[in-house]
Amino acid sequence: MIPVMDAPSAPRTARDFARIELTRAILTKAREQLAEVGPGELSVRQIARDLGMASSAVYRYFPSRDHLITALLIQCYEESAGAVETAEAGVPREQLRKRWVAMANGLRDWALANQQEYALLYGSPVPGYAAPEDTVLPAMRVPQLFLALIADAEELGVPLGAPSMSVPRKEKAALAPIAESVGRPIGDERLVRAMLVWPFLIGQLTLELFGHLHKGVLDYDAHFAHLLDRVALDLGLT
Amino acid sequence: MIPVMDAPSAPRTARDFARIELTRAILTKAREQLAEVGPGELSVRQIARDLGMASSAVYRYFPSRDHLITALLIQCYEESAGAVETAEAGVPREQLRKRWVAMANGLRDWALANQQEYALLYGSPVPGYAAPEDTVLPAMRVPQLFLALIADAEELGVPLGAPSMSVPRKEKAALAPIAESVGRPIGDERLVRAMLVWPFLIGQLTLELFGHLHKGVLDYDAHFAHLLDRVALDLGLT
DNA sequence: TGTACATCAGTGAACGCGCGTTCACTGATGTAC
DNA sequence: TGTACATCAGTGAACGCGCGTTCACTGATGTAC
Repeated sequence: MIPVMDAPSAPRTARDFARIELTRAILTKAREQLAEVGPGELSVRQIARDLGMASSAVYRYFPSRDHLITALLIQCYEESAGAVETAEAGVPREQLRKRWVAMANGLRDWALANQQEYALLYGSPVPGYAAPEDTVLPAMRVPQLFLALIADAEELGVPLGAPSMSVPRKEKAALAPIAESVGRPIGDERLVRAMLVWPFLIGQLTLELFGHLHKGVLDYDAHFAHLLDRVALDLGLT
Repeated sequence: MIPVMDAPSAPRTARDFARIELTRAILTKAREQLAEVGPGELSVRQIARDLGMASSAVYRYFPSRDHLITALLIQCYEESAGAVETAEAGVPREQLRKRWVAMANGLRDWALANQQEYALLYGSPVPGYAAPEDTVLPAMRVPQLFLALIADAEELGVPLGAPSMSVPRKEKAALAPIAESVGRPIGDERLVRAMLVWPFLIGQLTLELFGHLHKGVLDYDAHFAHLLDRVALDLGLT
């Protein structure tokens, strides 16, 4: 399905090798372009121009612009998840608060360093583009990492900090796929708390990156750091 | 600065009248187009075509496409704020929880009914467009309404539900402009809580509207309703 | 190892479409005397 | 009230640019005998 993966897994001939190299080169140039122009303005012709090849040649590697965008989407989802993983790798599993702060900052740092890529993932849908199923799994990786952190808190027996209330049947049913995706038992209340954290993170990054805190918040770093402390408190992470 | 307001406040001649009418007609058609194509695809030529006039004629009313987008931005900010106000108008001021739920649902309902407009306001920035200062005040209206609600809770002496922690000096300083914008005294802790609510709301709507809850959450309405209850609890709204 | 054929990469022109903005011009509306 | 002039709305052509995708073709690489 994904063009990148059409190539044989191991290059046997010079052609196979060149194909893999050029596919990578096209994707790389596409990423470079993304840093300047935004997902909707991605241009197959411009990429070809930058690589010094005919625009039609690109179609030997990606059957359409949409396939290119799909490849970029997947790459960015993976990359951001990698950034979060790297960030948490430096912290022992049981130091929940530190891990949370590291992970959230990992995501934010990646977003700040890759603003158009963030917009591609979490901003407005690209006009005329419908994401295929291939992107679903990669898209889940980052939220799954945060879910895992919260599930770890449950395993370690850490109580939630925020006030509790019962979770209605309807809501339990609505969250069934997510509850299952965690892969281990997690309490309803804690799961719902996790479902508050994810929109908070995306909302905060969206507001910051898209300029909505402009002239309202004077120190983005300090503010983000303090909000993380608050959320940690609510989640009972210490 | 805003073209719409260049017209004399009261139409004195047939020309003035026609100018006001056509300016409105252009904006209306732009809004209609926005429902179909997304902010980046807004086309001056298409608007002119729809109105049966030469594309160059539009420039008598809006000096550039950017001015048109600015007018749309302002209109949408005002409209969404109006939706929130209308929603809370039906609830007595002291019924804080009900007001909160009504306001949040008011915003969500507007967003669901005006998805491209939501993307214009809170999605990726429009490529090549830089929002002028004119948009800053209208952009503050919706968050200000939620701030006012939370300030009301303080006035009514309602305690916060979530666990408390001290607000560092740095963070106080960072939030100074917002604290001042409330127009009445508000405690630091409560202000910070408010600063958690806004990203949560935008994040939740962004995730829902841009398809990130697809196949994860099965009942968007029930889920949103429950999250609102949680946030109300944290804010101490009853 | 050498030849004949098949496969594939890459080219360059073309199709058919879009866009924002400018400009010289016409004809209608408004204004001052 | 009527005329002369100024103002402005709207036109249609043009400028200069962009895009995704297709297609017939060439020449190089790979494969089977």
